[in-house]
Amino acid sequence: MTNEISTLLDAMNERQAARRTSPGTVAASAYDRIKQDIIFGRLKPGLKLKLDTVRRDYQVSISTVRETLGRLATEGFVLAAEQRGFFVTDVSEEDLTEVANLRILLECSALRTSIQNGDSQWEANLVGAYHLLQQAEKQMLSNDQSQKELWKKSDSDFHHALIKACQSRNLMSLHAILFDKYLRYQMLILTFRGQAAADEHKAIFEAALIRDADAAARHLEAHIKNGLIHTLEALKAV
Amino acid sequence: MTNEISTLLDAMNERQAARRTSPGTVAASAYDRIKQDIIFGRLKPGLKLKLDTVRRDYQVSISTVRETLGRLATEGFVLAAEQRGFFVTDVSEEDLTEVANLRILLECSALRTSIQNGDSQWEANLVGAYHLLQQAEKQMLSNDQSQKELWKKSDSDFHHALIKACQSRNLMSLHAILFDKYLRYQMLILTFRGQAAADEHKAIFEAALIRDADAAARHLEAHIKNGLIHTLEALKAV
DNA sequence: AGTTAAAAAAATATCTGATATTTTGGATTT
DNA sequence: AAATCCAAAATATCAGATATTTTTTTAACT
Repeated sequence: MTNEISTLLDAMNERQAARRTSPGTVAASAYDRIKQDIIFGRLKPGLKLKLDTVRRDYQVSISTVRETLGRLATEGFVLAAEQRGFFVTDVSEEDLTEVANLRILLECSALRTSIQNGDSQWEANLVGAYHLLQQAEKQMLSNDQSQKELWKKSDSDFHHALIKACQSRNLMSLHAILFDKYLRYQMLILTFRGQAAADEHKAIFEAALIRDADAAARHLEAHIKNGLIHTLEALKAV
Repeated sequence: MTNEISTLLDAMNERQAARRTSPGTVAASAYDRIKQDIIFGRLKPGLKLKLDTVRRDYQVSISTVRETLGRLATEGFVLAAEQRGFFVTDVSEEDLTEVANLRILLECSALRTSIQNGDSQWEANLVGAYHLLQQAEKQMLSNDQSQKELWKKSDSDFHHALIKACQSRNLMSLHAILFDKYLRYQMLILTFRGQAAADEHKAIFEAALIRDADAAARHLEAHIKNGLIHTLEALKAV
């Protein structure tokens, strides 16, 4: 085999490798991986994201790195400082408070609409999501905290299922970003709120099922507020 | 002068030209220009944005085009269809309704906080913004509709001034995007709501100044709802 | 004539390498 | 200790090459 061809094959394998983690384009995969690394704290707040370093670490070209970081900057996970490069967005108590309050505003409103409009398909999906959440919570409570990412995924899925029938794509996509930002803070502090959070989830779930929008929204607001207090507390210690 | 040098100078001039419209990087300028062109309807909904065409029209490289369109896609002004390129986001009655409802939700909440927290600097800024808005409205009402962009700018500034003291950067930046999306629909229909809108602005302004949060929020909600009805009506005709 | 299949053309996604500017980090000097 | 200046590093941008995909055109068949 000539040198040229083996080089070419290497390039193809690398591309395949970059694509492996998630389907779609190389850029989409890099986007997912970097975003997850920020959310789960593997890329620390404030860290400078040098183009060349990122290129090496994620095995993509500079152009793709720029495209990806620019996109993450628009969503707020990365800070793009003109002429000075990219940084992982900093965390602060103020920012966390803002995000939590926005979540309350958007998620409670969406929940009300969802409860009003949700059909039996919505219900079924919600029941399923709650079931998985319960299992994950049980596991976490029994001190098997090995699968934190899985637990957080089920939490995210549950909240998403609650508002799925709100009939506003715009609201859903804003909420998804907010949820991820909030999630990042939770991952940062590494502590589990335990039974209290599980109880709150139960209350929200049951109120949603009997279509009591006021109660559901009330429980949801309390849930987020309690989470905020807990996270703020733990954040100070960090 | 040798050929190489003159070519080089040409390139520099072009770069300068691209930068002229707004300060900052070439990419930032391209972003601004394309976004304005979408909002003001010079790039029609659904239009395919071929990379090469955009590159020619805005005098930037393909990489920069991709970076820019990707960012606009994240904000929702452009649709990025994997492997099939970029398109100007379509308009629809559902989308407009969603955007208007989100504006009500976010802007009314922000207005309440703003009224609660605003200091005299906030008041002063608001008075100034309202003054400019009044002038622009007077001009529009007297059938001198030559400066539509200016009028819209003063409208935007006024709404921005209202919520400036809400103490949430996150909320403000989400609101800014929503406002631009809403603005796009208004530009699309090309009709002016006139005295009614001016009256509503006045009511919001006065309620805000006397710190009557409930009244201000009520007027603001009515203002957006009326605008929505008017815009939906006109949109059907398009 | 209308549908399907194959071939050609166009467009996207990605990478490499080059250049011009800016920013940054030291060294030197005051 | 502060200010200044220079070299090295990093960013911003562009052009051109290649591989894949999508779209369009042409050809073939029923």
